[in-house]
Amino acid sequence: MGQEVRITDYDVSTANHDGRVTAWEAGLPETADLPPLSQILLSPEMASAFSISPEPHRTMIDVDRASRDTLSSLRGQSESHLMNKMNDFRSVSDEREDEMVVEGEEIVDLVRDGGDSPSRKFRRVDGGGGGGGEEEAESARANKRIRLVWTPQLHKRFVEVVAHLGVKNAVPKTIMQLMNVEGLTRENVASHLQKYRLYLKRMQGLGNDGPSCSDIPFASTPVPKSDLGGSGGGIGNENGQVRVPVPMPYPPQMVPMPYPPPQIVPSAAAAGGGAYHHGFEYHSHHPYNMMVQPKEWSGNNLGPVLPYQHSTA
DNA sequence: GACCCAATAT
DNA sequence: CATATTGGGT
Repeated sequence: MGQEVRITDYDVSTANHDGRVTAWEAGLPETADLPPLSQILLSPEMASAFSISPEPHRTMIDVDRASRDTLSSLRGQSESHLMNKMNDFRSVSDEREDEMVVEGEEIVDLVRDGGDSPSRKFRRVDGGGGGGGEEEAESARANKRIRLVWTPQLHKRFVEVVAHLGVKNAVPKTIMQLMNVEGLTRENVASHLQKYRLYLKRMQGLGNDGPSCSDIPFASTPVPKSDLGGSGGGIGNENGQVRVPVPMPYPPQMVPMPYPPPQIVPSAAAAGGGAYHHGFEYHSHHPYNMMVQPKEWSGNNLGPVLPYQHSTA
């Protein structure tokens, strides 16, 4: 896990009937020498400190299945998506439990990098019982407009990207691209950007500290407790909310970006380092993902997860 | 078509 | 309130 697999020359034909590629096992320690799969290598404290979501326990079955999947995808018309993974720097963050949650019956599952349809970010999840069904026809466009929630993490990425692009380049499209968040649309960014700009403007205009205490930064804002306990693989929680993957390669300084950011606004630019700006205030909470809510989410205050909040007041 | 902005809808 | 959508204009 957590290993980046480079696809090089290997002979798939060396795989035996068991679906195992013996060549890959050469030189590896015997299973007996390895700690049990279920053993936790990372302390909870450490994990939370680095925002690492614990992996569900894996069993040999899982390993086997993964192995099989890998093989079959290698043999199949895969090549293409594997290449994508390689070209994309985001690959490193794999192993994270990225998923996106969406409206009641729609959705999601993103990721799991292991290997399957990278194209369909959204998958239909069937509640239950019904009968039978034809879900392929709709799966194609199973994308219902989703309401994106700008979590602190997402917003942070946003701010970083905006800060790292000059004012000049900070336009929705490029921001969106640099953020590199699956499922994020230009519209999402545009909308957020609009608000962000307003916020910035409103900030500059006012000399300063109007409303007393707008920042309660995140001094002691540990990491939320995402629902790990029981999620054995379940997707959304009872609430019907979903998470979206937020591949976070690194601060947006990875791409062809000649020179550092001309900083747009003092406060915002500072964000890159660690100091925080007021502005888009967010009451830090939330793991590394963004949530989505049902569209007709009208008086539903029951969110186990509250997004962050802006506002100066 | 991408962008901006304001207004409006959800 | 936070977002999405729409419409007018560059």
